Amino acid sequence: MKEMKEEYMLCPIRRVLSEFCDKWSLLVLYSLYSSDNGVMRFTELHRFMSDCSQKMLSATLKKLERHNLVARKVYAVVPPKVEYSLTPNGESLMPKVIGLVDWAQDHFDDVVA
Amino acid sequence: MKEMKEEYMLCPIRRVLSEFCDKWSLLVLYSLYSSDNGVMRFTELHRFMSDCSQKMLSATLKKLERHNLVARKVYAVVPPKVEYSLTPNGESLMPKVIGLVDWAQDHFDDVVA
DNA sequence: TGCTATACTTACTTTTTGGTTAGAAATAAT
DNA sequence: ATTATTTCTAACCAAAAAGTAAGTATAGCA
Repeated sequence: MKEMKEEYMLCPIRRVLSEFCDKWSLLVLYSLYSSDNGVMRFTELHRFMSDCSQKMLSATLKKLERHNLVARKVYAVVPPKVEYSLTPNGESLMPKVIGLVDWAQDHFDDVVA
Repeated sequence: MKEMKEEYMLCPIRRVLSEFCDKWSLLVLYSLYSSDNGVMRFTELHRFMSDCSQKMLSATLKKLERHNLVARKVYAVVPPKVEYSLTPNGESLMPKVIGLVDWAQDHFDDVVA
């Protein structure tokens, strides 16, 4: 059928995928990607994905930042202002994510039926 | 930036993605995809992804079957013989999965660093 | 007689994930 | 003086996911 690339699905790949195959990461990435200027503040994100708790949004953003998919810019003002955006690394992932999202949209009936 | 397709990430998409964005589904799909003839038996799959318990492999296969991504063919013999393969629906998903897998391989250092 | 093979299931326990609520900290506006 | 704003964190608890170990069924083989 297709050639076997066994090493593909050994640990390294799974380790990478596990960093954003969770409940909220893809939604964060997609939100940033589709925002007007590519930048969103915490509360703005939270309004956009309001069924995510602050705790989980915060944790998800931290994880994405730790793995170099999202950048965090803090302004020394009161009240606090923090801006989130995609890193170049995150940007490079987005076409793949969009591929999945488009597929999911096209195949909703096949999968959920 | 990019045009906003808000409806994308509302429930339907997430519902579809959640069916295979879990710990084992992508690995099952990829295993079937990259097998010699597109068909694998239970124990064969289990050998291929041996850090997955039988319980989880069984549950994952059931879920994928329920969502029309994997087909299951039972032979009425003893000892039992069951063959798993991708459905056309599952096949259509694979280019997207491969996209992710390739990205993960290329960006391992960026993400895991 | 007992062992092997296959494809699971069941019961039980542990680990991980995620939700809820409250609150901190500092300033500006009322 | 009080309230609003923003970006979180901490403590606590519930639910979901996943691991472990054992068992089931049937036929063929030694």
